[in-house]
Amino acid sequence: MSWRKDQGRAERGYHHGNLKEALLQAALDLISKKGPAGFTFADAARMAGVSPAAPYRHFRDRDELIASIAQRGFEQFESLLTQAWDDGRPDTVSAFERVGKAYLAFAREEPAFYSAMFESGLPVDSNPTLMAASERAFAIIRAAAERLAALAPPGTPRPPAMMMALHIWSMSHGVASLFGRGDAARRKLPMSPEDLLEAEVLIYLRGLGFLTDRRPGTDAADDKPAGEKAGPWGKPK
Amino acid sequence: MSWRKDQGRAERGYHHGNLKEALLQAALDLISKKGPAGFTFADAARMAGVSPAAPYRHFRDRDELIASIAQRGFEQFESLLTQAWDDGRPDTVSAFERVGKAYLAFAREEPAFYSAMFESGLPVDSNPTLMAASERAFAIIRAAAERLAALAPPGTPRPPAMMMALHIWSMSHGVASLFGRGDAARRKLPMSPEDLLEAEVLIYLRGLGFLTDRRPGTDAADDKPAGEKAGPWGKPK
DNA sequence: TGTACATCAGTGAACGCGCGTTCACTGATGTAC
DNA sequence: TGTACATCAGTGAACGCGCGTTCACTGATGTAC
Repeated sequence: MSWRKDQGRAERGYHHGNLKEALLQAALDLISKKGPAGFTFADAARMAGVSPAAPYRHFRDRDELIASIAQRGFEQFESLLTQAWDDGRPDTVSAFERVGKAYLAFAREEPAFYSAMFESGLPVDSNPTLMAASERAFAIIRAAAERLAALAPPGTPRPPAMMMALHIWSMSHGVASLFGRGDAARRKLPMSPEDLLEAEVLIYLRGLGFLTDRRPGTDAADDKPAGEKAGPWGKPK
Repeated sequence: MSWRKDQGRAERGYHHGNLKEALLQAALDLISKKGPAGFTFADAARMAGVSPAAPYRHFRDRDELIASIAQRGFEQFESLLTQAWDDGRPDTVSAFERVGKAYLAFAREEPAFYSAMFESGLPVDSNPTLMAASERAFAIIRAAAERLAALAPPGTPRPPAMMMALHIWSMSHGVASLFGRGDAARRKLPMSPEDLLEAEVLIYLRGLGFLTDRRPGTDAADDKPAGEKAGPWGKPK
């Protein structure tokens, strides 16, 4: 690994060279260990092997660093969701499910980003840049919902995409923050969070009239044998 | 109001008389203002008009106080849910919806309790008393789900009640913690959190096959005129 | 290619602050006789 | 009813700590000529 981290002063010389990045990394480490509240500016500096005054060259204060992390989090989140959605390929429903799984994966694999974004208590609404990034991420879910809504069978009332998107978001967030977190506050569960969410979304979609007995158009993309797909809550015993 | 609070030393004498209670009250105030992380032991003491050493007569440390609050929170939560469920009267479906609303009402009206319970980061699993209280509250939702599952139309596979309960819980928590909080971190929404959750639950229940076009057995309990109930997502325009 | 100089990104010491926690103490309360 | 005494619930001063932030500073880097 050639990427330099945790290097002491001695081998580094006077200038760090990449302090801003190192501080963000350190903050992520700390947040994932101790939560957004447990993270301190001084700790981050120490971790980067730099004096406590050095961070002020790169961030106005602690809050700006956290906002910076949330910002990046939303960007990564957006790109992950975009990738998962893949413009609805190979079919809308299975792509939609993939988005739900990507949501959970992000919450689990990037707990620090996730809590900076959703649990740090920083008022997203009052920071325009952050707000925009947050909305771009949500827009993916919304766009997916839009495409899904267009699929409504004739005769069925077409549900508002905005509402669908908010529903999916709250389901995902609920499962993620109760059961899918990386830290100690996670609650135990008799099944995987992924399965729980998948079943939840499938039942929901069926409630909207998008699925009847089987999932239309999904089979080609699904790698499980057909026999195992009796219903949204797993194999029958 | 005869209940004495915020009284200074002068009018109180040497003994407080009700310090434990006063500290819990103060902590609730502080948590609802600044989040569970922002609350300090010293602050609570100050608020109760008492020296910083006094709290140690009643709580081993800060964490014990927070756990104490979470404990009470779960108890109040349980009693609220029990009341809302009302043993499934007048009918299972409408009672079930009432539980969802009660969930949101609790999160909104008792943000301090709610965040001590779900967002303070304290590991519920490792505190048996707390764990038990938490499970008693969840048991209400589970019992309600059980009754609902028993309603499954003949021919429909009967969904596992545990899973249903977890789904309902995560929906409620998702909506509550994204949109229904009392503090500044709440996100803006084009509709009320209550309506959002109600629609979500209804669509979900329909997905399970419990509702077809209209909600069976609900009309008697519902106070809205029948004409407004075209679908789970509100009045048609 | 060399040199003077501006700019930049760090240092390290210091500050004031509020925290959690401890300690010996003291005033109030309750109880045995 | 009075009194001695144990117990309880507070006090207030002190501690060590780590925090965020500021300051004048200095070493390294880049650039104009």
